[in-house]
Amino acid sequence: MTGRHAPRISVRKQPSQARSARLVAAILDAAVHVLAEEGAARFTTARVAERAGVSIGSLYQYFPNKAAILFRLQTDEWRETTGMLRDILEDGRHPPLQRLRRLVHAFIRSECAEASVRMALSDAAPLYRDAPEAAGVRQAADCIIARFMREALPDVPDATRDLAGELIATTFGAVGREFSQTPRTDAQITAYADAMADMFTAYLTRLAKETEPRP
Amino acid sequence: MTGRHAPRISVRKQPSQARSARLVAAILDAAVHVLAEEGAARFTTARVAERAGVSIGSLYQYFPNKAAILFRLQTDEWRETTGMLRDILEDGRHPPLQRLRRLVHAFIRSECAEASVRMALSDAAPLYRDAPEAAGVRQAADCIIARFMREALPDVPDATRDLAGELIATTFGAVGREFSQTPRTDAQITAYADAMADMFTAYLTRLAKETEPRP
DNA sequence: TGAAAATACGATTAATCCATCGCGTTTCCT
DNA sequence: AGGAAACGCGATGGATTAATCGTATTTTCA
Repeated sequence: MTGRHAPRISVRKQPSQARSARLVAAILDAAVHVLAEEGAARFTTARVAERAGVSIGSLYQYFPNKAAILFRLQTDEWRETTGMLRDILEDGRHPPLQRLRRLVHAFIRSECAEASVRMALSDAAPLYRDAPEAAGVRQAADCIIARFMREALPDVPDATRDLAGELIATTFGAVGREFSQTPRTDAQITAYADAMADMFTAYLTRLAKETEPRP
Repeated sequence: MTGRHAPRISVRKQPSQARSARLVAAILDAAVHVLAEEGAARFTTARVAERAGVSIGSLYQYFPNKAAILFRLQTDEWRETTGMLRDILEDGRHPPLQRLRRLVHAFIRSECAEASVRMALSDAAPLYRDAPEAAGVRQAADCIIARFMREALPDVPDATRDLAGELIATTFGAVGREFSQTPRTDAQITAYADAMADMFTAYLTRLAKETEPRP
């Protein structure tokens, strides 16, 4: 799981006919279900194929190995999250801190909504995280966050602001994952997201004030 | 890895003679090295036994299964961390927020010091985290943090304070783990820890102010 | 000292799983 | 139609691994 060998995770073949596109979709769908219902340890190519109603041979025509399936799921999820990030953080109708609060709520909520899949997917992370393709996946998200930070803290020095951005981004991901590991009620989720947003707000507000004291 | 079966992880036999105590120590030591050098995926009972210079049969006399070894390592580490938590947070010579800052630095630093072991151990978490014994491990730490929060925020309502405590504790662990996944220089570690402490400080200060506005 | 208890050993078993390969079937295109 | 390409199949090979069990060795203690 250390990925000492940096497995190649490219697509083996592009589905060109309609039936093979359906087949790939069925595999991905089955993969999600197997992860959610059986966990990362019992996530096997054979089980995925069976759940998808597809032969194991067909599975390997479109995915070079097991890790590729997991990587694909993770990538799709990241794309979705990045979309949410952009939609909320770049919505000019609200002030920055209010957007950040909305984002925290939306993110925590989505994280908890499919908790079992996410947990299994992160359990399986060692299988796909060292793939060479994995490096650039978070690029887009980092970029959006950096832009947001520049808007929210225009007068703060770059170094400080970048560090704050990294801290907030990391906190998002890591805490969200951790939090969703235990089942929560809707009220708990809301309260927790509010607390997290409060923390970010207090932090960013103070950074802004320290840089630009009232004249 | 979902632990559907909640494996029993108690000790199979207590080493009573000196040689068996040495044997157990050798196994634990070897386990750390195997984790650090080979990663969680290549962490096998056979490899651990070989590295320890002990037969596989002997290993199984003192550990009922592979997970038990990992659980033991995790438990030992938690005990250590809890000690650090107590030492720093209950040191009455400094004001609360200063203690918290010191703790953040110490924790991040220790997390980065043995990054490879910690990472491998958390990769292997699915194997031991569902053990029935795992539930109470964090108990002591939670208790210390709760006491600290009462001291730092004496006038804040319980619900708010508890939530803040949980948030900070979770942020600690999750962000520390995430941060240590990529190698860092000493300067980076210090800067990051400072930023994290700043965030906590801003948050707690604001909570205190909101509750007790100047009369 | 000598027997019983504790300890140490490692070949072996049983299970699991990833991935391939050769062959049959369907679709496409002219 | 009919050949070619794409697709689909699943038995099977090859490899790994967790854990056991019968036996040999060492320690204890009466």
